[in-house]
This record gives sequence, structure tokens and C-alpha cells, in this order.
Amino acid sequence: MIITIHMTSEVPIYVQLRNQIVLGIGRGELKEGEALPTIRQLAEDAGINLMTVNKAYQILKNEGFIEIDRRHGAKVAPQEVKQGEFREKLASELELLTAESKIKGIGKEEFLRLCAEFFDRKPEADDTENKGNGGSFEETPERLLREGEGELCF
Amino acid sequence: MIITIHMTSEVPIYVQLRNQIVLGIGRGELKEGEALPTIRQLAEDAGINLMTVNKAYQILKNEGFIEIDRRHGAKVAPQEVKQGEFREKLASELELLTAESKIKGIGKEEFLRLCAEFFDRKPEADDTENKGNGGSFEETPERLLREGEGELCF
Amino acid sequence: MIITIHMTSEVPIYVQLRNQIVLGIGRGELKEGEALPTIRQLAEDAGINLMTVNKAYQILKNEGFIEIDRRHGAKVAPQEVKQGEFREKLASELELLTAESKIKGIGKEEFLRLCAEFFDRKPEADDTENKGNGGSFEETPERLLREGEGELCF
Amino acid sequence: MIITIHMTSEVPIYVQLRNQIVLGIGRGELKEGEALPTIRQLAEDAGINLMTVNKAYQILKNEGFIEIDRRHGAKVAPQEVKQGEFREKLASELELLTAESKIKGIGKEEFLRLCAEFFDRKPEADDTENKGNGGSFEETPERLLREGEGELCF
DNA sequence: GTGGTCTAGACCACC
DNA sequence: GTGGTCTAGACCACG
Repeated sequence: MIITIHMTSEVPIYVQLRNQIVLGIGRGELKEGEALPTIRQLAEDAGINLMTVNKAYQILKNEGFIEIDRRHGAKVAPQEVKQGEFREKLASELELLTAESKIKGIGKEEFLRLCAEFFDRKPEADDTENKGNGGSFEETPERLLREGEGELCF
Repeated sequence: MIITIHMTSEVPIYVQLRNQIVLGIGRGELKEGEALPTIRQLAEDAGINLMTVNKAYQILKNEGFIEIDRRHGAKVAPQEVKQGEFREKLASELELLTAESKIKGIGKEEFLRLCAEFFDRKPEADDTENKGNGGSFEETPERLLREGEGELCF
Repeated sequence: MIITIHMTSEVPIYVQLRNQIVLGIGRGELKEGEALPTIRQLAEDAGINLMTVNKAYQILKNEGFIEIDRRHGAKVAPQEVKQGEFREKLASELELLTAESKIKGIGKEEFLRLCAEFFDRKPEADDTENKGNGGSFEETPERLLREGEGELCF
Repeated sequence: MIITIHMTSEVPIYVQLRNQIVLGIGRGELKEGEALPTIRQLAEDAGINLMTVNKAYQILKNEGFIEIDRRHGAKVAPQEVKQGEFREKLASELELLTAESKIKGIGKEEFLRLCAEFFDRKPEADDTENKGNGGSFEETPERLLREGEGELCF
């Protein structure tokens, strides 16, 4: 999957990292049990601080998205249904988004259609890149590190 | 309407303020053209600094939610349809929320139902509170109702 | 001519007033020697404070755009060439505007074309309104005061 | 580049700051990607408050002139062509300036010539000042040069 | 009276 | 180290 970091964004790097990994899991690019890069690896490739990556991973772990094993590194957690605190967060964020949308003139239908689109979006089968290996991180030795502002492939 | 400020929250006070006012407008509690408290008023009532309130108001102004009149303070802006940058923000936030929901086992139907609920939520005719006066802000001299950690009524 | 005041604008009302009158003179809608409304009249019609109008008029007088006679009120000044401080102001403002334009990718040609357009803009002969009288203010008793946000005709 | 702050001017300090930096970029003294002083640095050197500098930087960021990186401070933004709202502002300001010029007896030719001069003004190769070092900001340890009322070099 | 600006100093989040 | 946030109090511009 591809991770893009905007160094000048006002959203903290560790949050960007966390969000992009969540998106990757949600899109199915990162599958259950699949290994993530090591903290050290990711930090080096993305040119960001080790502590920053660590923070993102810790958050992902606390949120139940990944599991961290000292021996085998981090991997995508099995999708147990720990919806605990998430529902509250989801509700409050949706409340705000719907309020803003109503004020800005975006109707219920359009809003729902937009949501549905995101839900129906299939993980575009990226066979071109991951063809042959199971998508496991360790088995793709050459990782592309694009230049510019921190775009990173793994 | 009621504004609740959590002093210990990690989300900045001016963001909380901004969000609550947006929610108030979205719910219809604050109607188009209705006057908001002056920044001094709100700052004093909420027990927060003038600059903090000012920042929230400036953001709301820049986002097109309110207008600030040098003579009479702030009022809810007419709902022009400046959806410009909002759509991008909406899409990116929805993409993240749907991804998280999918992982957490919240299905499309439930998600859409939740959204629909927020959209259909009628501005509960708040006659209980403002019964008797026209709901005008100026006519309710004692609208301060602080409790605990910054709950505030106006 | 038409004067539009935006009460919620961040530019002070007296500056808006001053600018619009300057524009009117520049466009030829207000001709040399033509009378302006009395301060009291204008303040009442526009629904703004008398002091505000007075301030605008004083500035226009100091800048040499109008003359104020206690007996006959204000009228457009003869266009003597008191370019004194104006050239400095013009230069500094143009310096800033050209800098911003260069950065924003607006080229010299386009910039000059824009300036030329404003210079060539003819005072659209508004015979429909001023037909018959010399454009003098006192002779047009019925002044149109449009509603809304302070649009005003004289 | 040199920044001059007039403490007694009626134009707010943060606006002066913003304008001077825009001028610096426009003149080519501040090049794309070049680092600006940190807000603390600039505040201390100029003898003004941190919040004031911060406000100027935030405005420059919102206008797309600079980017702020949490790690390395502010730098001149790549010149994307976000001309969006700028064209409106430019038109209205030019309309006013041309009107004033016409009244003051400054003709179209002179006005255009003035504009052209500003556009053609080359970034005078400032070797005299930075001779020896690469012009890098970090390499000039003592760049403070305050005089009189806030003239400042960096 | 309103909002706008500025100060001096503090604490925190991020990296 | 950086920028982001907040405070308490002051002064000014505007209307």
C-alpha cells in the first residue's frame, strides 16, 4: 500500500500515519494478520522520527486495529468487534458532519450516497504490484520510497 | 442553546466552541440572522479567555457560518451555498469514518441509518426553555447557567 | 449613483463610504462641482451613524476629493493636481499588488490589461436616472433607499 | 531580507509583517522553499510579541504564500496557482486605485508604466549583503540589525 | 457598547 | 527545538 505524509500539514504526522493505515485496512489492502513494516523500517523509509511511528502504532494497538508482538513485529489484528468506545466517537463525528452538511446545503440523499460509495468501494485488486506474494511485508524486499514530500510504498 | 466546554479535553477550547455552535445552527436552535453572544459575554459566562472565543468566532466567520457586525456583534450567516472546500473535507472524513466502521464491524446499513437519524432530527421545538419570550437573545437577561466544568446556556 | 454598505464587512463603514464616493467620482457619475448629500441626509438614508458619514466626508476633504462649505454642503472638488502624498501611497500599494500577482502567477500583461480596462471604462451614460436635471443632488428630491443591507441610491 | 516595522503606524503590525514578507517573496529575496525565521526568533528580533508574528504567519499560510512545518518552522510555499479569491481582491483594489489616479490627474500611461516598473524590477542580486555565505538563513548567526523603530534584517 | 489588536508569560503537543 | 494554545489585562478603532 501507499502512504503519503504531508510534512507541512497541520494534522500531526502520527495521526496521518494512523489514518492511512486504517484506510489501508478498511480498503482491504492490508489484510487480517498481514504484517506491517517495523517501526524502524517505516521511520527510516518515510524519513520521520522513530518516536512518531511508535506513537502511531501504539494508538493503532490501543484502538484494536493492530497487534504488536515483540518477536514478529506488528500485524493487522483480527477483526474482533471491540466497538466499545468507537460508537460514541462515530456518533459525535457524524453528528457534526451532518450538521455542517445541512448548513452547507448538502442534502440527506447526497450525504447517504457518498457514504454508500465509500462502503461499496471494492479493494481495487492491485495485482500488478503484489502479484506473486501474499502481500506479506517481509517478502517484498525492495520497497519503493518516492521522493518529494514523503510518499512511501510498502 | 446549551454549550458545554470540557476544560480537560485534549481538543482545544476554541474548537469545542466552534463545533458546538455549528451543531446549534445545524439543529436549528440558532436560526439564520439570530444574534450570538458577544465574545466578551461568552468569554465571561464560560469562564474562558476573550481571545479564545474570538478565535472560535473568526473561524466560524471564515467558514461562512456566522457574520460579524462591528455594531451588533455576531449573528448566524444566511446559508449561502459556499460548499467550496467543504466537500473535500467531508469526503476525506467520511472515507476515514467508513473505513473505521467497516473494520469495527459496523455495516453499511447501520451506518446509513445513523446518518439518516442525524439528518432527520428535528429541531426539537424548545418551547420549554424559551416559553414566553420570542427566543430573542437580548430579552433573557440571566442566561448564564454554569455547572461543573463549563456548561453554559444562552 | 448607488452606494452599497456591507454592515458585516471587515472594512470600516466610513472607509466603504469614502471608497464608493471616490469610485463614483472616478467613473464620472459624480461630476466636478456636483453636490453630495448632506451628512445628515446620507446618514439617515443609509441607516448609519452621523459621525460615520462625517468621518468619511472629512477624509475625502483632507484627500482633496471634495470641498465642504458650511452653507452649501459638500461638493466634488475641482480636480486640482494635489498629487502630493498620493503618489507615495499609490506606489506602495502597487508594489504590494504586483508582488502578490507575480507570486500568484498573474503575469505582467494580464495585470496591465486589467489596469487599462479600468482606465478605459467609460462612465456609462446613465441618462435614465439623471435625465433633465444637471445631476445636482438637491434637485432630485426622491432618493431611493433600497432595503437589505444598506444599498442606497442618490 | 530587511523588514521594517513601524510601531506607531495605524496599520497593524501583523499586516506590516505579512506585507513585507509578501514583498520579499515577490522581489525574489525569499525563494521558494527558503526558510523563514521561526516565530520566536522573529518576535524576539523585532521586539514584538510572539502572538503577533504567529498571526502574520497564519495569514500567510492561509493565503498560500508559506507553509508551516512542525519540525522546521515556516518556509516559502511552492507557487501553486491558487488564484481563487485573489483575482476578486485584485480587481476591486485596482478599480479603486485607478479611480483615485484618474481624479488625481495620473494618466493611464503613467499608471501602466509604474506597474510595469514594479513587474520588471529584478531581484537585485544581493551579493553585497550575503557575500560569502550561500545566503542560507541558518548560517548567519547574528542577523539582527535593529535600528530606530524596528528595522530588522534576516 | 462592540470587536480588533497587542503584550508578557505560561503550558502543552509534536518531533 | 518547533509551533499551538491559553490566560489576564490593556489599549484602540469603530459606531
